[in-house]
This record gives sequence, structure tokens and C-alpha cells, in this order.
Amino acid sequence: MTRAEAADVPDDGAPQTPERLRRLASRLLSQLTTRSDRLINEGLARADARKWHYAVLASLEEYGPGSQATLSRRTGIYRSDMVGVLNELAGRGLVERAPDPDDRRRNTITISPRGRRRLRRLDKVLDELHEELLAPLSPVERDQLMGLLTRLLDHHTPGLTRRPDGPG
Amino acid sequence: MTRAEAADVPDDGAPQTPERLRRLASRLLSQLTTRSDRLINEGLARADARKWHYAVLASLEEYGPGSQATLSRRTGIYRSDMVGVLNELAGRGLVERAPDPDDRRRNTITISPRGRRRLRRLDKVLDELHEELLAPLSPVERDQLMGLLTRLLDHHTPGLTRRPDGPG
DNA sequence: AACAAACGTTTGTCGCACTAACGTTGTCGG
DNA sequence: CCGACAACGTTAGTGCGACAAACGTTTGTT
Repeated sequence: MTRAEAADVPDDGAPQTPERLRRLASRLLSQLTTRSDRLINEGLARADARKWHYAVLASLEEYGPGSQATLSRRTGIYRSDMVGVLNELAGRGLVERAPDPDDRRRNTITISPRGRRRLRRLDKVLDELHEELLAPLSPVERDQLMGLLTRLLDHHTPGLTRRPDGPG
Repeated sequence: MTRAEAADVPDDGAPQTPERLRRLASRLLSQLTTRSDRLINEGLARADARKWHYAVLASLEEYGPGSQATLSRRTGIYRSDMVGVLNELAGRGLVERAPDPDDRRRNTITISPRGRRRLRRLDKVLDELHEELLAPLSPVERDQLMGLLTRLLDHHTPGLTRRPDGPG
């Protein structure tokens, strides 16, 4: 039960959102993200996973093993929260956490074969969920959207350094 | 102090976000919304306001006085949370809360002259903040973005009814 | 040897969306 | 008229995500 059906909640005609609110890009973003997050979270929950799982697994497969701090930076998950995520992943046998012999402060996190299979599975799940999320948009429009969002995000992301290995 | 500067937090080179994460529309939305929310909230805080204040004031000016439940529906704020918002607004003298003589369950919320002035002020503040938010985009691109977001939001908004007074 | 900085971890905060429940007041069917 | 039910405002609480603060350990630097 995700939606209320108890007794209150009238739900009469159209909500009549004020013009001023409909014009606010920030509000549009918030509202849409709320719904998007819900969609994604519920979909992943059905597969016994969370966004964080995917982020960590993807990061591990693309860049190889790393310390928790490294994973934190790559995924944007705070190191305080990373602990729990890795507990979950390790508990499911999707990653392995071993002390780094070269630097005993660190744990080295490695993706397991099962973790890789999991990642493929989540790739599919997320594909389907995004199909649902972006359903009203044509392929071209989806690209447009991604482009616009990416540019905005980059603009508001601090400490963005040009890649040292630019195009040859 | 919104950003860490204590002692931890290394902040070396580029964060190296995995491809897979960068392709995720849902993630793009989440990340951007986090930053957008922060920008807006901080900006409004400087003016001793919150998003909710604006939403309620705008709704009152556009549709006239209403009960708390009505305002809830118009703004999307839960009626549980509306209580506190109206306390703040009433405390600042921006709205008036009076029992509805026709239906003693209801409170009638009215915007005050001071509330109207406040609304104009917040209009300006939000304009500036959105200028900052959308800085990298041209006017055309901003329209594109709004259009795309609106379509997605509408598609994922439940209980959307066609306006009864459609074109003849 | 002294000190700062990075690591992993625990604990806690804040805001937001949302649920549950309660007492009051209105509406409606018998 | 009366009992059921629904809407109202309000209080309290949940779950989650982003984030801060602090602590013990280890490492690099001077």
C-alpha cells in the first residue's frame, strides 16, 4: 500500500496548481524527482536492491577495486553512509571487503562474480524503470533532456576539473 | 558554513563518475534537484522565507482565500505540514487565520497586504535564484527544459482531470 | 618524536514526503 | 431524531536522503 485509501483524503477535481508554481523550474525538478525517486526505489526494492547498490557496483566494475573513501568520491555517497551500503552488499555476497595490506587504514572493496551478475540484472531493471519514467518523451527529446540536465548539473558541481587526458 | 572545511575531506582530482551513473536520468534529476533545492532554500532563508511560504502566498493571491485543506491540495503540501507553515506565515503577519463561520471545522486563510508585498519580494528573489540556477541555458533551452519536465510531471501525476471548461 | 591528514566507523541532525490517529464538526440515510 | 460516516485541523511519528562531528587508527611529513 503506497497510496492512501483509508478514509480521509477527499480527492475532488483537478488540483489547480497556481501559475506561479507551475513556472518554477526548481519546483518542477523537486516534484518530478520525488516521483522519479519513488518509481526507481520501488522498482529496485522489488529486486531487493537500492540505488546505492547500483552506484557502488557500477563504480567497481568500471574503475576496478577501491577503498571505501574512493568509492565515496566516485558515487557521491558520503563515507558515513557508505559503511551501511557495503555491509548490505557484502552481506549479499556482491562485494568483498578486505583490509588493504599496503595501507592498513583502508579496506579494499572488490566486486564478486555474483556482484557482476547482479549489476547486469540491475542494468535491465533500471532500463525498464527509465522506460516508464521517460515514456512520454521521444528518443530525441530524451537526449535533449539528458543534455540539458547534464549541463546544469555540471555547472553546479563544485571542483570540476578538466580531464587531463583530453582528445588527442 | 554549508561546505566542509574542517580537516577531513580530501578533494583531490576529478570525481570520475561512472558512465552508467551519468546515463541515468533519475540520478541526474536527483543530483540536480539536491543542488537546486540547496540553492533555493539558502536564497529564501536569506529573505527569512521558505518554499512553502511562497507556495501558500501564491495560491492565496491567485485563487483567493481558502481552508487549510484547500491550500493543501493547491500547493501539494500535506495538511499535517500545512499547520506549521501557516503558523509561521501568521506569525509574520502575512496571512490571517480565522474560523469559518459557515463551517466550523474549517479555518479560512486570507492573505494580508503585508503578505502581498512579501509575495512580490519573493517573486524577485526567486527570479534571481532561477537565473542563477538556469544560467548555462539560453532562453530557448530553458523553455525546452520546462516543457520536457512539465510533460514528464504531468504524465506521472495521478488524478489529473481535464478542465471542465475546455475550448468550445 | 610530533603533528596533521586520511581512513573507517558511530552517532546525530535537518528537511521533506508521508502515515496514523484523535477530537470536532458537518452530512446523510433510515 | 439519530447513528454512521466523512472532512477538517492538529499532533506525533516514520523513513529516507544529505550531511556534520567526533573518535581511534594508521600513514606521511617534518
